[in-house]
Amino acid sequence: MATIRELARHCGVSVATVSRVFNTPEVVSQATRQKVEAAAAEIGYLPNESARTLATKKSNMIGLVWDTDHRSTGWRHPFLQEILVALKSALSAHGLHLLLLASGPDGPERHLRSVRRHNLDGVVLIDNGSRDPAVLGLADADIPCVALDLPLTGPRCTHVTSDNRGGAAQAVAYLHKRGHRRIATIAGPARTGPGADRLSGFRDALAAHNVPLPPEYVTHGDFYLASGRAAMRELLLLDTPPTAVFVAGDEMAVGALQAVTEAGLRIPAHVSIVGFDDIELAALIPPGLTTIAQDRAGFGTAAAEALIAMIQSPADAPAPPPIILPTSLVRRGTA
Amino acid sequence: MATIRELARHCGVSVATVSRVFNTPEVVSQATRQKVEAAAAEIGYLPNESARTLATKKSNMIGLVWDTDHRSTGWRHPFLQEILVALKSALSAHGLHLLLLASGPDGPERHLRSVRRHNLDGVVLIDNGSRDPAVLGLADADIPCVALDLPLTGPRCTHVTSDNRGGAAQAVAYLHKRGHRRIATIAGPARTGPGADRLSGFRDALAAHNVPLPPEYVTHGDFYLASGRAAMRELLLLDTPPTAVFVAGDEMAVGALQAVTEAGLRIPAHVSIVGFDDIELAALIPPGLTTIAQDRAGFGTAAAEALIAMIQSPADAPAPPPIILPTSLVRRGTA
DNA sequence: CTGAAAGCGCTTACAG
DNA sequence: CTGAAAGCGCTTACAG
Repeated sequence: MATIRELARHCGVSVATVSRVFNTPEVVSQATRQKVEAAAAEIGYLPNESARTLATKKSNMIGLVWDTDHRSTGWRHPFLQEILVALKSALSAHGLHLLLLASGPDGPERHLRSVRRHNLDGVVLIDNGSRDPAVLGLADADIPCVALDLPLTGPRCTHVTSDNRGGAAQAVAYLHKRGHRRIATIAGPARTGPGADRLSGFRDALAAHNVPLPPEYVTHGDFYLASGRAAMRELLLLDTPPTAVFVAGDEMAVGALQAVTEAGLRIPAHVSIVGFDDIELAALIPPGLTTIAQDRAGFGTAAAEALIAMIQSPADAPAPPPIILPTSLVRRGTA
Repeated sequence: MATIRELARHCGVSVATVSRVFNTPEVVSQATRQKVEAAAAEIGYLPNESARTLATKKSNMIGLVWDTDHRSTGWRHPFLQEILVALKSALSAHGLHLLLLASGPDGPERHLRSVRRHNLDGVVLIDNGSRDPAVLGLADADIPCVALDLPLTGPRCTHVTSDNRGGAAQAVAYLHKRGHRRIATIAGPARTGPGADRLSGFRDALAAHNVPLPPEYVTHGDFYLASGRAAMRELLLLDTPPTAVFVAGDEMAVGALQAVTEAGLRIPAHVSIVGFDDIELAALIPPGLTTIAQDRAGFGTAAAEALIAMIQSPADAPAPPPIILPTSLVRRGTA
């Protein structure tokens, strides 16, 4: 591995000059710039990032905090892969790499420690549905940070999420228009932003349409399939079962669908279902799940943009406002 | 951020001693070790990773080469998320982080350059189905490298893949036992390891069972749903259509299933289907897809182990042999 | 068991 | 526009 010193000697300039052609090429004369660039290509010089980071305190790396243990935390993000893809390409455009933080020893400082040790330029948090103090602590720190589906804000922290309330309202409006007046819901965990917001959006929309909501029409699941199935079973057992159900997540909606079928009922003849997320399965499972689609790639690109904006702003500039992505209703067979 | 110098002064020892308590605690006396550790905790000292990497040439980071642009390359790995999870936790146990390599300027040296610049300790390659020279070049380099579902080997390079031939044989054996003698296949792209191996395993197993394989019983898809549907349509149009089809990927199998239904035929009454992968959808799509399951988490843990073994071995030690993960047949409704 | 010193490969005021 | 020099925060022979 050639070093900057060797390259400098190779073309008879100082290391400072070589450094400049890579960092501030505009300040060096065209002639020497070309000379250095040619020599660099010839001997295969590559700047050492550790040395650069040490000198500049900027690593060009963004930390990704994503708790992999979704079995214990009870929620796996439905679009992780797509978010990763979008995030990665948006960050690439600015020369930023993504570092998956290995969970070291526990403690509320856990993630912040990684940030400091690696001089990370920023971090993105993906909600895992738990109230992890190590995650919450990042929001108060001085490092640019954007949370996904977690309503965090802080001096240099913002978040991006779908318009969960609006999406729920879209579902209600649609069902109402189709004539439904007995509309129940299977909500997500109240401790998650999406869970809470979809439920309150649902409530408000019903009220706006003057549709009453009996307490027993509000059931809860954990975003996983089995919980949707169980909740739907309960709903079907009511004295006055609903004619339509807004399910706050597609996986639960598929479970709900199974419960309906198992009860010998038909969809949408006996009960209509509208889900949320538009996961891949939604289009494939018969008769096709009508659902509220989220802007999956939008999560990644919006997060990257917010992050980059903060990184390029002075440390005392206010954080960008939360980004709320629009949702859209996708009509299929269940409603 | 406290530095090692401040910490040293704080407890009246040299920086060398402080360094030792963090790197080779066994060589420092118990008394000074405790003194240093206490002081470190008190002032919140964290070693700077860039400085360590600069000094040691080891970054404790593993690069992940994963081409996100699967639209252009024609294959997205069915288990990426699970592989990531398993990889991340296995690496965490050894204090290794995972760096998603941002694709910089093109060229066959692309990835190798990132490896050098960041002093990566190793890299894992996830096949994207393309014959990218930048990927292939890594195998010949001197850096520990393990490829997933890509039959790469090299001085310090090995790979992990499922027993694709064996899995195909399991499918054939099962169908044969159920009485099928007209067995067709929808193969994956021949340029991918899994595509090629599942097809040759299928061929060999049929031969071993003395079941003839008419050329028109071999169709090809690209692992995506639509191609499976198209291929199945062709098969159903044959003069002597197969009674069973081995589909080399579950997504294609779902497409095949749709084609059968659209043709007004029933599964498995008219045609049986066995897929490969056991994706989540397999269990959910009626009547349940019978398929060959892969050891998803095994990919990640095996890759991590192989990598760590190489990292801990001298550079001239031979690379570990390829790791072939066993598959298993999951019976559901389609066969 | 511990310290002084050189070195890892860069960047960046400061002069010129 | 360019160079000499200090500094970024560690590690690791080498002495003692």
